[in-house]
Amino acid sequence: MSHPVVVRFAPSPTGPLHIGGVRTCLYNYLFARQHGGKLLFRIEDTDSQRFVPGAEEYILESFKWLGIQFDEGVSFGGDHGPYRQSERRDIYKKYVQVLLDAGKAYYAFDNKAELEAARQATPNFQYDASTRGQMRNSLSLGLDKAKELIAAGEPYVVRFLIEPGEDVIVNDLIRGEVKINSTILDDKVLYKSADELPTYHLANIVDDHLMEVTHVIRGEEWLPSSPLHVLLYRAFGWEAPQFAHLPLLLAPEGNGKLSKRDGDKYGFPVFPLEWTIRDKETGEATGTYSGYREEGYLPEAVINFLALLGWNPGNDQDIMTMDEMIKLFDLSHCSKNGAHFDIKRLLWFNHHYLQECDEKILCEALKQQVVAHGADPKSDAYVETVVKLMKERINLPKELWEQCNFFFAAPTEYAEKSMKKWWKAEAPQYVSELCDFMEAQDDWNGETLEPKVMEWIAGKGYKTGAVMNAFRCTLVGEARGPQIFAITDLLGKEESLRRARVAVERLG
RNA sequence: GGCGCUUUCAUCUAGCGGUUAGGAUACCGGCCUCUCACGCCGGGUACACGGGUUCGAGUCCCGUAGGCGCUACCA
Repeated sequence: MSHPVVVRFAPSPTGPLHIGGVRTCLYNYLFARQHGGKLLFRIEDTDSQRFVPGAEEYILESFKWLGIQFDEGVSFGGDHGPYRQSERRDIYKKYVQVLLDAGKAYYAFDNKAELEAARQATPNFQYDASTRGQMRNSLSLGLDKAKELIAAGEPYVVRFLIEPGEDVIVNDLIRGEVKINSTILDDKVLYKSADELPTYHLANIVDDHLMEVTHVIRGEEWLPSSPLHVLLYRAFGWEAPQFAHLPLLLAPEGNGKLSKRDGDKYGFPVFPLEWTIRDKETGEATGTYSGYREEGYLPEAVINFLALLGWNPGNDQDIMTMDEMIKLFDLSHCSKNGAHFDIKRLLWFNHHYLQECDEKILCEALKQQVVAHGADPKSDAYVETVVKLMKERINLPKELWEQCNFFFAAPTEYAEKSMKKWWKAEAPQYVSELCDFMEAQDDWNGETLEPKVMEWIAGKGYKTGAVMNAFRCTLVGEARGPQIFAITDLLGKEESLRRARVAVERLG
């Protein structure tokens, strides 16, 4: 390849960016960086009907959060602009005319009702060589008549003239040769006079050519239309880019690609950021889709997880930085089959990255949760100590409170299961005696207190587990939590002993 | 229905003619231990099916079945 690598991510702004789109863009990014090439960002808003305000900003913000940078495109600038297709009308018009003049496209006037009627009349109706003669177009009507109609203001579309009977070969970097016969292709609409905009297919080919895109890395849903794209490049006399069609992201169980509904169904986000759903007419907020960012997932975890959903580095490594992925990425190591989304695995990645992330993130999260539960966070230092002690047992920051609540509020109830196991008949006695012993100690410090307590337990002939766990239950409310003297250190002498004595009184 | 892609543990996957079919997550068990978690160690579970080709097939070919996608004046 003598040309510098240029790839692009080209979403249409019809709503929040799907997590599958994130992965597609990630692969484009990794590929571009590895080859020292460019990644461009184009907005494919050729469907004026489906435009959703805020979607473009949302997409940009998502990638900013994820750490994926573009080199050129909408909001980034560059020499091939504009990068929003709705601003390129004149360009498409010109190229549609080129096809028309070359006899490779034609005008068609069939309206919605007529097309519908044709579909009703003929099973598996397709607008192609076998049917176009019966339809209202410049081929059946004659060019003069067509021009007349256009001059009279009749709405029209431009269709691509497809010659039947040819095996069109698409060379896919992931799948190898894919062969589709042109007979099964229909004369795709390339342009509609109603909004003076092209459809995806035309705009896509024109833009990729003009923007000097060398590799088209996109979702598998485009594979069936890639022969059409090959034919379009040929009609223009342009060299087609290399194609790579990525497998789809599937729902966790069984069938279908991952959809926004699956988010509600399985209880995890399918969008990078939270999105407010608005009524199309009134703009009124009617609900939200949850986002990975707001749910407390770290971008590194999301990226790492997504990268491995359909690609593998060729070794056994699974924790990777972006730089490592850039080094190792390889389209030939992309799998061909769809990947079921496994949130448990993402959770594991998140746990991993949470251990090495800036603790301030967790401190802030915990502080908010403490306040939200009407408790006192005490001090930043206190919160930080708790976080250091507890972070290894969470997958998401929001689990902090349930793990750490006893550091901020005395137990109000005692878990039945723990009580059954550890609050035996002798428990009140153990705890009372332990309290008396600890009360008498001047130095309330885990490091010095622990050996003294252990010695005391041994001297009494008690079982360590029986005493310590009974004591733990009085402090925590159940048998869980970090090392017990770490808890008494933080709680302090007064509060620790108070909890113990309250429990003895309440539990008897 | 038509066309295309696809098929290795529950899930993500390694494998590119000869392997005890490997790793990760999840699950189970053990160790550590005052509990929980982390960590460490161990365990079970997979080549969709049927034909070929070959001395030999998870690996190549052909069928069948399943899964997915596309089949718009959407992308």
